[in-house]
Amino acid sequence: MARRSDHTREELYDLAMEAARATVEADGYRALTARNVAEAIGYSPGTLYNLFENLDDMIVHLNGRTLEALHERLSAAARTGDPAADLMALLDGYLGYLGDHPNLWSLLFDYSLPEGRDLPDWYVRKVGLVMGLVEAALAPLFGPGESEDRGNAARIVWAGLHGICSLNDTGKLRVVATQPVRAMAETLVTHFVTGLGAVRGGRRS
Amino acid sequence: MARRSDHTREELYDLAMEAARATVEADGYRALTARNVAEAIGYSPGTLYNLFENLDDMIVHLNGRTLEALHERLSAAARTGDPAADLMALLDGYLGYLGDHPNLWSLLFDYSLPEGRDLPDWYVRKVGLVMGLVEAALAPLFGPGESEDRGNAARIVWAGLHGICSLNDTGKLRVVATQPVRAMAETLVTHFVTGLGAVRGGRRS
DNA sequence: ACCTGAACACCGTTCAAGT
DNA sequence: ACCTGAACACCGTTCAAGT
Repeated sequence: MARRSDHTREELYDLAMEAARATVEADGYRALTARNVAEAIGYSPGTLYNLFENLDDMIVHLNGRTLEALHERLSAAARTGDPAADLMALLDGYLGYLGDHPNLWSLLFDYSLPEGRDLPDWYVRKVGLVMGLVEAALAPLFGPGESEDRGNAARIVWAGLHGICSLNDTGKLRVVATQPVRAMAETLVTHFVTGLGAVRGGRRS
Repeated sequence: MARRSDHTREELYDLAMEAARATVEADGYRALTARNVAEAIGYSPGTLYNLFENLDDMIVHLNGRTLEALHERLSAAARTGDPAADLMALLDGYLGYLGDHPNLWSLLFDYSLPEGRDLPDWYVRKVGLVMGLVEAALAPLFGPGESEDRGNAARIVWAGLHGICSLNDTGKLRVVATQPVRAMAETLVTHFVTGLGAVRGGRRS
């Protein structure tokens, strides 16, 4: 019944996040309950409610960590200066992460906040870091004063690639026989870069 | 207590589907519970379990109906014979449906079956119907013996467009300022069609 | 100040019992 | 054959009571 100084608030937060991650990874997002996490860290469910606003908030924090892990993995992708090749390197990182952590990936992208709630600013900033890597891959195609165009192009191709992976993963793309997801992604990337080059070549001339 | 011959099995199925649809539409997918649906149709929760295997199965059936409604809406899109224009018409239908039925759309795409379970064949076939509309829009770019290439291209562009709408809707694309979703989609479509034309023009010559 | 544990209002699912 | 309603094993969340 009482105060326990076993752990600081920060330690407790880390314990909870790590327990949540392990639970999702092992048993899927349906197993992510306040009671499961509380038991795993040896505290009562109520304790989680002075670390997180509620379970949705806990999930957003966990997804924030997943986003960081994804960013770290994508940061390791090789950069050659060729936009299409660099995009494919990012895609391979993305697919690698998805293959290694399917349940975390599923929670990251399939989970959506209830109706009115928006993602917090710190979360949007983490998304921006990932998007920055895509922008860097596209950079050779844009001039120094065209950061807005570059940003939009990055969002479009990132969302497109994500759509292919997402629909494929949930089986919503598998109509009769299908190309492997990597081949579809490669087609999207090459055509997008070609189209981008055509428009931008014309604009420059 | 007893058998009630108030409704046939088919009527009961329709009642349940309609109640489920109305619940999701009004209060979001989190309100879709067996007890809510049962109460809405005036039966006990147990009755739902001889119509559906479980709640996941009920959701898949509801999503099947949503897919049909989406297909109907997209079928009404104008066809001009210009691939990019026809793709944009399909996109406008898609965005229109999303705007009118955000909660059904969210259940259709954000919901994923638990780990091992696959979508049933009849559901995959409904996905195929929608994909057929995308294939038809792309048809002018392909010869009669190239249905496999056409099918792959359709899946890629459909998934790409979906990715843009999906990430945009859940706020996972909104980094600082962003183009409206329709403009991003248009860029994807035009670049994809340009790239497709470049490759295929080369192949034909 | 922090944590507990019981409580409240819910869940999905099953199944003996009834007609 | 179908439907009920109670039961089981869970949920998220709150909060008085304890240290």
